[in-house]
Amino acid sequence: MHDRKHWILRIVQEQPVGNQRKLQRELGKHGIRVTQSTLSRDLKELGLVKVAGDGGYRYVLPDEVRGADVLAGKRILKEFVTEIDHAGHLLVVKTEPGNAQPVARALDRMQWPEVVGTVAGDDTLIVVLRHPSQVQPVTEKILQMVGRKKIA
Amino acid sequence: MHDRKHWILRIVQEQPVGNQRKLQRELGKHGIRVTQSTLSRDLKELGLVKVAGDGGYRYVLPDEVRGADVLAGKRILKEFVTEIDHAGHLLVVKTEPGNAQPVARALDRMQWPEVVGTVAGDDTLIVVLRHPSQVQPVTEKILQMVGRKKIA
DNA sequence: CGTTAGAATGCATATTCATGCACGATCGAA
DNA sequence: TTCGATCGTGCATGAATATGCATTCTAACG
Repeated sequence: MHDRKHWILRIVQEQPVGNQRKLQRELGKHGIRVTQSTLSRDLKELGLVKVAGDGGYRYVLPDEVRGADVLAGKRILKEFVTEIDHAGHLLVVKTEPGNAQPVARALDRMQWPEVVGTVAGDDTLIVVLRHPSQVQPVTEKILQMVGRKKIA
Repeated sequence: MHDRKHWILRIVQEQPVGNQRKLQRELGKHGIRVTQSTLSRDLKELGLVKVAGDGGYRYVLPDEVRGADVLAGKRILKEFVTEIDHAGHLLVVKTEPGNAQPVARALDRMQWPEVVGTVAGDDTLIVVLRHPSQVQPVTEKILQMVGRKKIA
């Protein structure tokens, strides 16, 4: 039984597993036969969670959860960003009231190299860039994701 | 609709929500009526995941750890700071998710002369220094307190 | 051995979740 | 304004997941 959990962790890390049935099949390839019921309990015990990403879902370890969905991030930007401005090497992004936080998280998750970090208030967030010269490209990149509605 | 997502994030952080039906009811208390279908989609977009804990399940932000205890300043830094970077005369300090606020307070209390002020978001805070030249020494000072764990 | 308490698992099913489809609202372009 | 494209949503329903209960396995003990 320890074996099984061991395999579960391994399989889940090696390939995207979107549901328990698939996990069940994969385990089968290793000669391990179990029912979905047991897997449900195993996953619960292992603390694995199903996260959205790439359109579909996938089970991951809590640690991996971070980078798991750039796509959802894009949607969030599209959803909440209303305006972009800048000053020096800072980008000032305005959002729908109360949503600066999610947008900041979304940007963080993208892990862009030019971005040093973000700080979010209620409807405004500041994106700190490494150099003023990156203001244009990054703004561009964000606008792209937002859908080029030319905002600001 | 933006309102709804805003509330979802808030509700989910304030109390344990184990399933979408409950979330639906909670939203109802705020005058927001939606179907489970929509919530399923919202949760997907917001990147919330259902994790096991306390016997039951609960929706959480992927990186929720939130443990804002009252620790001594130095201890707080040691506890929550994960990374330090800079740009211009700004220091960008990354912390464990949700703990930028306490860290910022801790730094404020230290009343360092080089520090003009701080602004904290969720997991990032910006420390405004008087001069770019103070970036090195201050970073150094913080690293010292944090325990010199390589960090960024 | 036989007995037994507890853990692990399956089975059947209730519960919860995701999504194809359709329709009304919204936004832009002509 | 009118048309077309897109978006947001509910509805209905199939897919996926969780769980109560019964059964089987395991290990410890007399």
